[in-house]
Amino acid sequence: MRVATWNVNSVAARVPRLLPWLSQRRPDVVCLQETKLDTQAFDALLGEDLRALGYAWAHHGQGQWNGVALLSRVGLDDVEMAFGGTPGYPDPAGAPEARAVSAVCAGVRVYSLYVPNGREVESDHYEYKLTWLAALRDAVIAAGPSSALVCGDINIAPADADVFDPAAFAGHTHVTDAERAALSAVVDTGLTDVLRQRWPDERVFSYWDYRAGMFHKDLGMRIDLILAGADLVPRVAAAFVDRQARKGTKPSDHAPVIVDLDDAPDGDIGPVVPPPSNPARRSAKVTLPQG
DNA sequence: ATGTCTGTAGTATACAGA
Repeated sequence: MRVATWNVNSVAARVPRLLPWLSQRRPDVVCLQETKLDTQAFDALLGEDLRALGYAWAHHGQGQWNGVALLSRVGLDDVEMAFGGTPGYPDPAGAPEARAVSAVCAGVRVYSLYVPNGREVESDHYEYKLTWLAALRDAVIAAGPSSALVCGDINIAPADADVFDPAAFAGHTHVTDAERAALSAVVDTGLTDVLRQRWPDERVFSYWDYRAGMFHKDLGMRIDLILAGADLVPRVAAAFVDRQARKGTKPSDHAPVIVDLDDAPDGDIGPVVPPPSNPARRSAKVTLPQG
């Protein structure tokens, strides 16, 4: 099962990149962020193409800003928009913004998340970001982390290695101790940052600012994550950032993150048994030609 | 270089958000 997460920075603007990418990469489950469409507009724009590609989908839309979607062609059950306790903004007690959708796909509880940006340290929006992450942690615990796949634009670089120049980010959002602690609280429910596990010492970014040739110079950040529960980690067969999608004409400023999971060991195929040894072969002696 | 993209409003260009 191939799972991808991609902040498309407007699905309407990204259709010419999104549809070919779906056909080429053929992900089974796709988490999209910043769709910037309401529900009806998303269905009108993409419904026919998504059906043709075999996807069911759930879109938590909002129109102008935000918006998250989950596409799946391996089942889409028990869809949840937002999660219990999601704070609103600017009123924490108000309606949640469209920043979370989740569903069960092939036995995996998949979350497509767009964590609040935070804007400026100590701002109302920054406090909102921290509160939002605390609510996410509680929701992940309640749903059960072991078979969860928490995906999306997390808007936090987990470590200094996840930004091109830690000094350049000093005092800014995305790297503060409080944000990293809030993310750790989510991870510490029992999740693994799959990309960092696969590439422990590599330069791996998922976002590059549009300005100043940042992508060309590979001056980016790793803020788009796939966090896997303990049951899923042993199934990870591949994990990478699809940098090709950041190249070319009219890209998003984020690249997709892709993880391939081996099939669940559900017993349908039976246990893997080593082939019987072949005594004849094992005892065969090599006879060199004489002379 | 506060350097580029999105969206909106609304018709040319400015503003906000990222």
